[in-house]
Amino acid sequence: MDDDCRAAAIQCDEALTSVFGVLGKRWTGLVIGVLLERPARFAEIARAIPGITESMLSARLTELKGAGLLTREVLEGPPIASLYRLTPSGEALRPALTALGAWAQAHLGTAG
Amino acid sequence: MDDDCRAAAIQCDEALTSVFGVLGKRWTGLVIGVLLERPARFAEIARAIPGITESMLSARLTELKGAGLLTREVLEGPPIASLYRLTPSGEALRPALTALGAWAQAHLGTAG
DNA sequence: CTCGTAACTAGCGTAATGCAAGTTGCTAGC
DNA sequence: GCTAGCAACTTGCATTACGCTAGTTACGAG
Repeated sequence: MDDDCRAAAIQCDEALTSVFGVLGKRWTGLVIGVLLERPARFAEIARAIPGITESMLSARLTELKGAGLLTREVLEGPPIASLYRLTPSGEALRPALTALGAWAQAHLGTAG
Repeated sequence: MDDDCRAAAIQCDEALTSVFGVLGKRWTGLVIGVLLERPARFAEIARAIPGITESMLSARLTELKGAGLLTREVLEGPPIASLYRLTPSGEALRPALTALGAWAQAHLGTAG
């Protein structure tokens, strides 16, 4: 009925759908943004992101580890510690997140 | 106390924080992705995004309009219709979303 | 007047989030 | 040996966001 009598129906981009299956949840993008600066420990990430709770951070880290975007290394020192580090896949998000940050500074009144 | 005895504390990027205040909610990125293809009407957007409900779409469009990323034009034809169109700010997200899409195809098994 | 489409809005249940504590392992103080 | 404190999580409950089903207004067809 609607095959050609009107403009072709818009299709949602599959790639975007999968990206936002990950990034379209609260805190996920921020966690990756923090780890793009350098690998960090649990408490460091928590302190770097104002407002996030430990339970949310734990959940997000687990999800991102499951998605293969980061790894968790347990440092075996006397004080137990864990280090979260982006995988190459996670690192590959850097240009995209940089572009988003630049956009925010230009269009969301975040510039200094 | 911890100013220089260890690596400087990581700070969450303000720009990223504001971006994900908008994009870090379900469907928001997809709606923008659809409108990047061309301006569209309410029902077109709804059909383009499998799984979204009309109430969510309505809420997201209102938010994005409030954020200045899109405008709503009421077409005054006999059949009432509304057209949603990205503003220049919204259009400026194109390179960032393109980068995200490319990343997904390379790292999330979305490629065909 | 009934059916169908378009564009929303309203009400209610469920899943995701936010908040505060609790747990385990080691260090510091007395 | 005891309390106190940090690190890294986990658990339980309340709030919020989200998903689903209907309901509303307006127009064209039959």
